[in-house]
Amino acid sequence: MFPSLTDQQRAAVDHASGHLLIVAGAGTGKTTTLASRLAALVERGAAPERILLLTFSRRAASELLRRAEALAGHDVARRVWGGTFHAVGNRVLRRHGRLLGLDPDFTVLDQADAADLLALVRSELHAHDGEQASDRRRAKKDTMAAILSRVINTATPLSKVLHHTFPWCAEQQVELKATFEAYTARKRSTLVLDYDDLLLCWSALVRSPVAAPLLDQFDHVLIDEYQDTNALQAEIVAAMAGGGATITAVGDDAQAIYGFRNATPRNILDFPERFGAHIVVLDRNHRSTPAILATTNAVIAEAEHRHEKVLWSTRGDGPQPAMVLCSDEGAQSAAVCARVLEQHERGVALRSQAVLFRAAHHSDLLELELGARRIPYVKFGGLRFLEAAHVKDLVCALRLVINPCDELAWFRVLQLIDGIGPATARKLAPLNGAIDAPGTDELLEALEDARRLAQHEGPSAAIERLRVWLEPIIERHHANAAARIADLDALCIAAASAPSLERFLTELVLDPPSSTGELAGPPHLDDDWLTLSTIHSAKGGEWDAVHVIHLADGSLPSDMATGNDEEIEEERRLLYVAMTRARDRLWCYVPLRYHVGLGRAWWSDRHSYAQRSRFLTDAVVATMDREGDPIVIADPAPLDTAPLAEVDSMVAALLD
DNA sequence: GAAATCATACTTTTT
DNA sequence: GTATGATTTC
Repeated sequence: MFPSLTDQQRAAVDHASGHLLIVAGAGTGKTTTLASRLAALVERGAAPERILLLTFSRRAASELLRRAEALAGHDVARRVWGGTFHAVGNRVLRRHGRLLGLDPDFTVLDQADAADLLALVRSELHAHDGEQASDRRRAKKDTMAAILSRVINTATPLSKVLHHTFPWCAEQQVELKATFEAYTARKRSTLVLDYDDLLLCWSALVRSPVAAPLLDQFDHVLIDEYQDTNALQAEIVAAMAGGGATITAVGDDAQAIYGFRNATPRNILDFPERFGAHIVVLDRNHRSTPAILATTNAVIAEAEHRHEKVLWSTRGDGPQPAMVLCSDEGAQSAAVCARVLEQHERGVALRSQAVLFRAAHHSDLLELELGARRIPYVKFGGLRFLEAAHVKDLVCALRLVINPCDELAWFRVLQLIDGIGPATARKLAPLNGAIDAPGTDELLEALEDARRLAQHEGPSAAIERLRVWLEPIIERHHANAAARIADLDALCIAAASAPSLERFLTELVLDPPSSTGELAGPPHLDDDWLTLSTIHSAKGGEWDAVHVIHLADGSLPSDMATGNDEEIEEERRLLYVAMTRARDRLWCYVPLRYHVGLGRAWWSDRHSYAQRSRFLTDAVVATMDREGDPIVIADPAPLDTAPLAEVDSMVAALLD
């Protein structure tokens, strides 16, 4: 079995007793190894339904299971438990939450919902005080959510988190504590869980004495991307290990890029000692050419703290990566298109190429250019769909169909009605639908119909009914109503294949559509399209040709993430992850001038001069070719005439 | 007193 | 294009 494995990989696959840590550098065949190990475990007698596979995204889980299926057969892959920590937590809690006193029909809040609920309970606390001190000095709701999430995911007391990470909020500690307590109580009374609750309750469950039989549920736990797990997740893993499960963790500290989500590399560094685990290191890179590896090794060599690990290519020679200087962002877009098409003509399909960038909006201009040249593409990353106001409105209405106690959903939906604002909505929301206020009849009727339709005709029919209610409201509220209503139709279509409304909603929150248009289903599988992706969403992917754009200070590293050395190091690893996606060709684009500013008025012709990304040091650039525009743009020369004065004198002349 | 409307500011990455 | 704050309207 598994004839194609290397000795390193085979050691990881065959490891038989005790916990195992696989330190797998980029492109070293991690997925192959993990899938083979899964198949080998089954072959050696493990029951598939007693294997748990924890991955970082749904996509990673299904890819892994697909590979395992090829080795071990369909029946095995179908029975294995797989998904993200949050998705598995959800599943475990629906099934066994009663042991904790948790009603299994809870609703899951996303991050924005959690922030909204925090804002709501805080405003209530102040209404009681009668104290209307300005909100100006208070933490924003998103900040509150971030603080609480950090407290929970790192298991660190509030005072420490404030002092360390949010010092400007430290003086609000008392108020924050009260808000967080009220928030927790409100979540319980309205039957909702936020993302962190899924982990927290799962962790409580596996550690609780009442759940002893549950601990026996898994014999093997396989965890991918272990460098991106947090302290709370490590606690869950430890509890399962204590219950008798054997843990296999796979990861690479050089690719840790989720510190902002409270992941900590300590998990992977401490794993061997904490679990008494055997370690296997994979450092043979089967993905990239030696020339590309020389560049990526040079990038990561400059990282401050890291585990020395130099990757060796097993492949033959290839062309050097290139740094492409572009006079501005428009030139960058043109340069990308030109190289994409050139590769295409040489037989590299669009699907074998990707454009990667730090922030979702970095591809805006490029997308225009691709559209103009009729190059099809699919974009991954950026979460706009579920965040759009009209989509949230519909989703909240759907939540009410399932959980009439969901106060936050009432609060939001009621405000859509003419004449109802925050104050009235707050009064009505806790009544769970026993509402008798002017204008609410149509809403209640729609909800009642939807509830019946959901039971008898399925989720699509229920969504359709609420869409009918929502449509005139959207038309009144927004200028571009047609496009927004089309989004609701997409939801409707996507729900058609869902087994129930509950499942549809939960999966929407736990696994939101990752590409634009994913909801409508994969358009035409045989069509060829270019991949555009944020670097975060590109994790685990690989392409023959990779184009990394916006390699300028301020974009990568993002100037939102240069507050301390740790953040900057994470940005460096982000570049490393992006570059190591490439198999044969790698281009790094550096726009020297770009438009800055906010709002549309600025967008027209303000610009500023960019510095090449600080991570493209001389040592790195020495491993690369140079392409593109060699011109170094100096500061703009002052004009010798003053056009503005000419305009003024022209106007003055007309006024005579 | 509450809702609607207008004005202004900011926009990282994601379960 | 959204989120928040100030102002006007009901």
